Parts: sequence; structure tokens; C-alpha cells
Amino acid sequence: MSIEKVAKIAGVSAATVSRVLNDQHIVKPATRDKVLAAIAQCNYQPNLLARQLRTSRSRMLLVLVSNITNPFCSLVVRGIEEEAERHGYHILLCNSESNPTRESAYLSLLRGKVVDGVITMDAVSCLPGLTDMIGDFPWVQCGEGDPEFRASSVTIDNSQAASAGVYHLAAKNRQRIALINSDMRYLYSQQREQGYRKALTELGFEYCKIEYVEELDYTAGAKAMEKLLQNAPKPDAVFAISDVIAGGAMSVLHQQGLHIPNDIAVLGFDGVPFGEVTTPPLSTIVQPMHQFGIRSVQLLINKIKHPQLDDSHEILEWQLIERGST
Amino acid sequence: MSIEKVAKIAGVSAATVSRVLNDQHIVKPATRDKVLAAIAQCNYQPNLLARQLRTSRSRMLLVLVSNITNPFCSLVVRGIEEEAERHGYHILLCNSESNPTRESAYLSLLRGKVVDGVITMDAVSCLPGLTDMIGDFPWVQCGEGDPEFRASSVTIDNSQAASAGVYHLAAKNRQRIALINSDMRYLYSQQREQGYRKALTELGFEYCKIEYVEELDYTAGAKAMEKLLQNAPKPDAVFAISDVIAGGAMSVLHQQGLHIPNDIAVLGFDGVPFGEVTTPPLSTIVQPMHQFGIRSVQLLINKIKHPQLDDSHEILEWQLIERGST
DNA sequence: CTGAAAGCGCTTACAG
DNA sequence: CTGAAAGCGCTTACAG
Repeated sequence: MSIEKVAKIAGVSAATVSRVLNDQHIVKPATRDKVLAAIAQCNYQPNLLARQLRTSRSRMLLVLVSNITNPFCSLVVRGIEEEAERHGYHILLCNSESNPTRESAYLSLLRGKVVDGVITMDAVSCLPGLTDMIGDFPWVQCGEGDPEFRASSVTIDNSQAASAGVYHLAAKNRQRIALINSDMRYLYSQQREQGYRKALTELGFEYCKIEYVEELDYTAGAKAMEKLLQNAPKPDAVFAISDVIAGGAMSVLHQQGLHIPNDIAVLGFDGVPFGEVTTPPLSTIVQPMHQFGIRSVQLLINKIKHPQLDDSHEILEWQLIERGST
Repeated sequence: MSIEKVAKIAGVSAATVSRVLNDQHIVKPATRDKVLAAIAQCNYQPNLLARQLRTSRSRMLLVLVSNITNPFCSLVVRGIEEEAERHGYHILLCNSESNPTRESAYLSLLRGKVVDGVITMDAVSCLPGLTDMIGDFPWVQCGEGDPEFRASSVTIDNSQAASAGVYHLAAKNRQRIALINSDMRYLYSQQREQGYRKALTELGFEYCKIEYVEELDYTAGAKAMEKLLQNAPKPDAVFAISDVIAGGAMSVLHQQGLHIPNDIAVLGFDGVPFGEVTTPPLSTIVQPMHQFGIRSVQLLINKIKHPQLDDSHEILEWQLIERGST
């Protein structure tokens, strides 16, 4: 079923059908009604590929996440989808697992005109080949903002938030605050570590111990916690780079019979729902995940509509929520 | 940059460039080399929309999930993406939140030729309008298999698994086994409830108490648990329809000072990673989530390639894992 | 082995 | 207000 056939049924030209389809009000009401009737009669739905090819607009957005399994990511994606829908856009999801081959396969959709722009939530910024692939296409980095790249960004002040986390723990009389950080490829990891070290210095604390994880999952958090408990003196607080990591750490502490927060305090990062149901509930630094998604889409669509626009870098507010674990 | 320009640079016709692009081996090696050089020289990437329009194959799959935030969903999506990539397909994600408007917007992409087929993980089956939209397009239901519909499916035997759960709890000397079930729109909810009731009858248990949740999140699980504890006699075991629900329930039990499993046992469903880090670790019925994703894609692509094929209904194996909570 | 031509199904100046 | 025609960028019989 094509526009040509609808036109024939309605007794008009394809151009007129197209005008009706696109809500152009220059069509005479009577004609319009005939067309609408024909469309309904044959249950016609335009071929979107043809339209996209012709207009060179796909109204699709590529979203590159490193791990959709991470609740932080899925909450951001939710915000992205909500806002995209509002603007008539659809989402193509690439769950990259930080796999460059897969990322580049998806990014080639930009040059292939299948998507109009991309939101990245992975550290593409350190994979030079990939940034070449993005080239001049509309791009916003979400949750991470490397000003070196020609991309807009939506983030929080990671360094400041991490410092605040350390001060919070210090206010709870903790002296030996360990950090479980993730892959230093991520700019946010670097920034949070910097904030952690800065606060430690300001406080005059000597204890400074950092364990790195390669994946942001419970198992990685558990392993890191085990390592942290091996050397003396043991920490009396752990600051985890993500709530998921904190969850893994807490399970090890329970196993070893340590009391949270008396023996050791635990502070997370992200503000993911499961932090509300841990034992004890997890204190954490909340990122505005939903808002991350919404603003990212707004910036991206703005850039798609006005390509000559300058990149903008948004810093949203974080918030420290104290629950039972600190 | 179009195929025409590449052809001009290489001194051949567009048809020849197209043949090289599509790896057709009838091209003379010398010609082939010239073309490849031209492609490299101008960094050419074919317009995928044009190709898709011409071949009427988009190599895109639509995935409809009700809530990407649910770890069950994201683990299945991961499997889907992995297998799709293997076949050269990309994923369009619709996080429907069970919102019919959004679902139908995405489903219209089927008739719009933007996607070649759809995998649903939501209860579209009870939204008649939506199944009309899917029409005769390739469709597989994942995690739910309603034989009434013209769709293939990949599931487990939900009724059998639920019965086994009840028997497991009975073997732990539980007599008052409550069920926290989800929305009865879902076929799997109906099937699991049926398995639960069947086992209860077989065991001759009189206690039978079911609480329903509308959302599959921690909060909903917590609320349901609170209600369950309000009437006497209290249950000595809770069987939750999902691990996330179980997590919410456990937090309430901890708050009320009840010991798990001594005072009350908790059994989950899904086998999601966070069940490993609860206190105590969660016993659960594991669904092969990754395999769900993989098989769904295989069935779907098979159907895309051979539309006349009959629908197939696959039942995969579940597994009861006993951890500390039962 | 290669090219000229038609066509996928739309949209959009242009002319009337 | 409407239609004829061109064109988006590919692929694919068809002919040579």
C-alpha cells in the first residue's frame, strides 16, 4: 500500500495525500476529507523509510550505554525515552558493554542517516576512533562531560560531590575512609577520586586507600571490599562509586559479621531504588538520573534543529541522602 | 557523499560500487580495488535508509519492554542485543511503561518498515488494539506465551515452577505460605498463581493469601508485605513473583525485627544478581534470562527470513536456587 | 564482468 | 488550492 494507491482511491494526486499526511493546512477541507477517508479505507500507513530518506531526518536518537543492567543507566534511559517521545523521536539502544566493535557498528548509523544524533553514557571520549566516527553529528555526553570534545554534556560536579561524601563520613567520626572507584577511563571516576583526595588532604587524614573495580556490578563490589579488609588497619568507612558496588560491599561486611555503620560506614553514589531496601538502608549521593535523560534529549534535539549552535555544558544538582548506613 | 560520486572517482558505474559494497564476488579484482580505493579516499559510508528502502529490509528489531528498570528486563535485553549483533541487526527499544499510546507509536514502526519484527516483553496480548497493529509482522513473545496469538514464544513452565516453589517452602516446614503476585493482565501471573494454588491444594494447606502489586519495584514489594503482616495468622513464608518484590518485602521484615528465614522464609523469582547480596541471600527460581533473549532473536530472525514458517513455542528450563532466605 | 535504466515510496519546489 | 515532475541514494534485473 503506497501513497500512490491512496491517491488513486481518493481521486487526487500523491502530492495532495502527502500534504494531508503532513498536516499542511493549505488543503481544502473537502479534499482533505476525501483523502482521510481513503486512508482509513485501506488502512494506510506511510513508509517511514521513504519519508526519512526524502527529508533526511530520521527522528531517531542513538543511545550508547555501557551496561543497561546498571540501574543508574536504566533510570537515565527512562528519562531519555520519556522526553524523546514528547518530541516525536524514537530511541535506538546500544548496550555497548564498552565493546568498541559494537559501539562503532552502532555509530555508523549516524553517517548512515539512520539516527539524527547520539547520547553517550560510556567513556567513548577515550576511544579516539569512535569520536572520529561521531564527527560533526549532534552529540551529547550524559553523566560525563569532557570539554575536550565537540559535544554538549549533562553532569553533576563530581569532584565536589565526592568531597562532600568524605566530609559527611568525617562528620560521623570516621578517620580511615576507603574509596572503591571504577575504571579510570571514565572522567567521572577521575573527578570523584580527585574530590576524595582533596577532602582527605583538607581534613589532614593520612589513611587513603583506593580499590578499583572493572565492572559496576555486585560481584565486583564484593571483591573490592574483601581486598580492602585484608590489610591493616581496616577502614572504618567505605565510599563506593556506585550504589551497586556498595551493595556488593555490604554483603561482604554482613558475611564477616561486621556491623554497619558501627564497625564500618558505607556510602554509595547514584541514588538508585535498591539502596532503600538494603540492611541498613544505604546513605548515598543522589544524581538526578531522570533529569539527566530529559536534559540530554533537549540539548540533543536543539542541536539537531540548530546545528550551528554552540555546545552547552550543564551541571545539575546532586544531593546527599543520609539513611542508615553512615 | 553518495554512491554516484564514489563511482565517478573510481571511474566505474554506481552499480559496480554497489556490488563491491555488497561483497558480490562477480567483480573483477582490479575493478574492486579501484572502488575500494575511492571509498577509502572519500571516507564513504552508504546511506542505510536508501538501502533499506530499496531492499525493504531494515535489519532492525523492535523490543517492547514494560519497564527497563526491572533487572529481569535488562538482562533479557542484553541477551537480545548480543544475538542481534551476531546477525547484523540493531535494536530499537521501547520502554513502554505499559502505556498503550507509546506502544502503539512504536508498533507503527512495523508498518512503517522501520523495523522488521518485534519482541514483546509486556502484556500486549491483552490489548487487542495492539495485536491488530502487529498484524502479520514477525512477532515473538518473550517470557510470556499466549498461544491465542499469532506469535512465537519463549517461556518457562510458570505453573510448574510456582508449584515447585511452594513445595520447597513446605519442605522447610512452612504451613502458611503467602503469595505476592503481580498484575493479572500478565499471563505469567495467572499461571504462577495457578501453580501456587495447585500445590497448596495438593499439600492440603488451608492458608492461602495473595497480595497483588501493580508495579514490579521495591516499594510495591514493601507495601504488599506490610499488608500481609496485618492480618492474623501471619504467614511463615512469602513467595514473591519477582526478586525485586522480594527485596522490598525483606526490607519490611527487617524493619519489623523479624528474622529471615526463622520467623518467615522468603522465596523470589527471576534470579537477578542483587539476590546474591541481600541479607540473607535470596532463594529464588531462576529464569534463563539471557537465553530468553537469545532464543527470542533466533526465532524472530527465522520468521523474518521465512515468513511462511509456523510459530514455535519454546519452553526453557527454570531452576530453584536455595540460598539463605528459605 | 560491467553499465544504463527503472524503481523503492515518499516530499517539495514549481507552475498553474 | 492542486498536480506533474524531479529527486533522495540506493539495488537489481536486463542487456551486452
